[in-house]
Amino acid sequence: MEKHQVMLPTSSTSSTPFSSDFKVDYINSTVHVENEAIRTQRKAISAQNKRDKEFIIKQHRYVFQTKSPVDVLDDGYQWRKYGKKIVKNNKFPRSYYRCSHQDCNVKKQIQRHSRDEQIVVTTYEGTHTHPVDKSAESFDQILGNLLIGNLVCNVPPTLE
DNA sequence: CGCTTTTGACCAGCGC
DNA sequence: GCGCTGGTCAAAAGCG
Repeated sequence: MEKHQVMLPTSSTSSTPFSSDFKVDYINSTVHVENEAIRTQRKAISAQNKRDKEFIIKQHRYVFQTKSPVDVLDDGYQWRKYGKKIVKNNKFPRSYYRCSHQDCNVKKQIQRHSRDEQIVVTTYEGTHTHPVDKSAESFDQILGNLLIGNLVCNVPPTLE
């Protein structure tokens, strides 16, 4: 199957597709790890802790809008699908993926645009704790071919 | 045999 | 409290 590759930033690589200013923010931000303990203690989290947690999650959410015939862009990492959901106001299902690497809790959501089915909205959440699994094409090349809008940081995807 | 995908069920958050 | 919605779980099936 044809795949498109996208180079993504990791905590262990020096190159990122982002501007230098953004790169600094990215590396300095706190790694968010959501584990089972956090899930089970959700009810007990105070309002302040909840706000802090939401802030941390926002710091690690990156949204790409790409124009591609394929849903899953090959970013060099290995992903395992763990869910699929029909979401409101969108005729295409949203797919949920987790990084297959041990102890890496990076997640991504993939959904096609409701109005333009050529557009794929990919949302990354978290920071990879390991190097990229395999070499990927240069991000600039991918951007030239695929990216139709700006890289959106900390903003939820617009799907209407 | 081990890993991934599929898919219905379950759970939590939110608005009314 | 109830219903809706989004996100996750987990068992079964599929695949190399």
